[in-house]
Amino acid sequence: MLSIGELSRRTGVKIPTIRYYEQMGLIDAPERSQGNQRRYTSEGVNRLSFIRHSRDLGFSIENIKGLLELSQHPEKPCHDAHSIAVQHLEDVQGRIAKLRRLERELKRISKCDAGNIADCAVIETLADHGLCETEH
Amino acid sequence: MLSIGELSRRTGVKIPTIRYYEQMGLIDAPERSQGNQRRYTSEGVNRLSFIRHSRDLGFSIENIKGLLELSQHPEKPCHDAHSIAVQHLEDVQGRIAKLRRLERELKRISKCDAGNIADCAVIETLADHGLCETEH
DNA sequence: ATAATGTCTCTAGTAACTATAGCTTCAAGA
DNA sequence: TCTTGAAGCTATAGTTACTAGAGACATTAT
Repeated sequence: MLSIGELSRRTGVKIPTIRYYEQMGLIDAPERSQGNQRRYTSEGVNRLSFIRHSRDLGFSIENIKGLLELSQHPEKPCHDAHSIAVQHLEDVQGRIAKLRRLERELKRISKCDAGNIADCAVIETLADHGLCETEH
Repeated sequence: MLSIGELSRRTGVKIPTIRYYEQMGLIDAPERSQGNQRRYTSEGVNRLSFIRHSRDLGFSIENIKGLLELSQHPEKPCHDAHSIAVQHLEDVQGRIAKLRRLERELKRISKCDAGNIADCAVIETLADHGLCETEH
């Protein structure tokens, strides 16, 4: 049986975050010690690792709830799990495209070596959208 | 003199967001009509465009406050504006790198065509971090 | 036994908005 | 001039995914 601190160390999820996940219904309320402290099993470690990993990949808590539910029913078709993943992939690709446009513009404006604000490309570019190289 | 709705249309910033920016001190409280409605000038359009553009580029409201303050003092050296932009550029590049690793993994796991959850790569991958191709 | 560390609950705060309710004002047509 | 419908007002609360703090209690090591 692991304390919450031990669980935190093993999964890399911070203690308040573990309690938060419990509150949100992502993980079951665990057994308690005589002194009312949470005590986890290795099952708890697995489930929390799953959550941690999914969060790292950017899935929302709602998505993770769905994925966890699916993983609980190995007999079901995995169509839903895929549609969550594919949808997320599209979202990620969109974000990458947006960030790369942004990167190009930031690179451009941060090259400025003017002595004062009056002719500083950073301020100028931000003030006048028309100067942008790309749409956003 | 523009109403808040007109300002919203011209800048692409939603009405509640404009009021929020006023509350946050990003824009000055404008004049009011006799009936207490906000009335903006073209100066207001410029300032809000600057903010909109900066937000699109991902600057935080705190950063924008700094940038706005700098833009108000054209005689100052623009070193600070650059350091904000450069720092932001680094952040953006970090996010891109992370998202691309994520994209690779999502592509991989969403290719799965298993019939049921038991051998579905999405669930399997999420459950076992060790299966990942990349670190995250 | 005692000290140090860990854990408990509860509340409130974070960023950057968004939504709702219930009211008032404005502009245009009859 | 009256009316009606769109637009605007304030204030409050909700969103996401946590994070921080206070003050009390539990566990562990010496």
